[in-house]
Amino acid sequence: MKGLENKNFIPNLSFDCVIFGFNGKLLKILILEYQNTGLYALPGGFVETNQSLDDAVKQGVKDRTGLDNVFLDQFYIFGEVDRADPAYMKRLLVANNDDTEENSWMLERFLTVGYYALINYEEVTPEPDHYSDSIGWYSVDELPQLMMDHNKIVEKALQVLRNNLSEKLIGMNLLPQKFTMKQLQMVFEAVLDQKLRRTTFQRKMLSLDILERHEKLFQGKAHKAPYLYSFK
Amino acid sequence: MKGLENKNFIPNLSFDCVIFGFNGKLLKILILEYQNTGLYALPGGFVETNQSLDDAVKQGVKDRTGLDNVFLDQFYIFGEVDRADPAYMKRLLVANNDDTEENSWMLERFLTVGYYALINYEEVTPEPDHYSDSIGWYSVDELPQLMMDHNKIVEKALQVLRNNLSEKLIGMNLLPQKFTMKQLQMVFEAVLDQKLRRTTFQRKMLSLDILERHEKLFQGKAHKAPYLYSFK
DNA sequence: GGATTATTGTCATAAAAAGAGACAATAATA
DNA sequence: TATTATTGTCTCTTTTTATGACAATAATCC
Repeated sequence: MKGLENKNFIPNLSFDCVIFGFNGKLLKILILEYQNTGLYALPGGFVETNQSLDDAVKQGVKDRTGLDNVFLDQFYIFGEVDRADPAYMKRLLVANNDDTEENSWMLERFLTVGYYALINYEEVTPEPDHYSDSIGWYSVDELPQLMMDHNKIVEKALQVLRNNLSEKLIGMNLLPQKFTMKQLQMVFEAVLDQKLRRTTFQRKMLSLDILERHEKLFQGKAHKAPYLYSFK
Repeated sequence: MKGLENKNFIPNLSFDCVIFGFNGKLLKILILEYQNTGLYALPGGFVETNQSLDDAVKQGVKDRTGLDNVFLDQFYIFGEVDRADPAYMKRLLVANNDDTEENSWMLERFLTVGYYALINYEEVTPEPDHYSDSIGWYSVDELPQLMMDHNKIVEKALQVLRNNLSEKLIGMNLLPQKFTMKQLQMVFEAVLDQKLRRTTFQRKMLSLDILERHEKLFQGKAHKAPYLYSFK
């Protein structure tokens, strides 16, 4: 595969990245579609022998999606023996005319490290790399069938996101710099997949002392204008 | 090294296990001392090519400590390029007269998956394997200097334990089947490294509806006898 | 055996947080 | 200027947590 030549990779180890974005209403995930295969997958890659895992993921995400400087965190390593059927990789190689001896290492068993990313939906335009037909946002509850165990990986990422994430992290990374209280609430509702009470939520957020209040936002709608906030 | 011959391992990948126990007062960790080296380390090992990661760790923990059937959970993969100086491994091989060509794969870079275990201090007697002089419990705040980045690994395990662990998990695995409310509180205080209020703690635990009350425990001391509890 | 002692289980009250609704302020529209 | 829906804040209620009090009690000490 183009881009993979002349590189030494740690064998049997890959990473896959669940990139979350928020479109204002729904929690979304970035999915790649591979050329001539109809296969959908999470953006992932391999680790060079002289590269730290975190750096490999950062670089890989940039190469495959065009996104730079995203917040990344690992959440699990998937180590089942048969978690990823090599037949999938075979199809990818064949579709790219890369089904050569020198690429046969890709057909072995792989353990994969799961990372998730939180990005601001509005500020970026993902660009597919040359292996992929397209890259697109999919709602977490309307994902296509993904190859290998990628659906499972997404499930686990969601679990972690719901359990372990602080208020600040979610908001900081999924929203623009300045946002309204309503937007903040909607991010939480999308992540937690449950409705929250407006007044309670607002009181809670303000009491946490992590927000800074700015000018009002005039939306051109027939209502009272909300304040804009940012994280301190 | 004995036990490692004739096995195919996933290259460049290891695991290390932080095994927590509770002696009634302090949170402890199991540490191995390698023969003729003075090196202290976490019990760890490698993953066979046809073995799931979880199984490898389960088996490895059993082989190296004699402990079977322990609660295990992965918490992080450490992927820095220079996290583990191969000089340590060299010393271990030399000390065991295993410094051969066929073992040279152990001198490469390794990424390591961190697992933690919670075990009942009283019910087990760890036994060191043949590479190790001894295996012993060390208080988390009185650890010796460990080889490679193992002190860091312990730190991270503690963080995770403090943040992500449910009431039930801590108690179930670090205490005997039946225990008093006081014991339960002391486990929590040891893990969280902070004092808790007795009445609040008791009310909270009882309200969670995860405890079953049994007969009283007569300790032969001049006080009211506490009830014994177990997890439902 | 009766007084003593320290610990345990539970209750009482106070303080803090969350739930649920009311309402006035207000930006644009008609 | 009246209308409309949203926002920020306030009130009252309910629930949860904090803090202290207290009686019950198992063993010890005279």
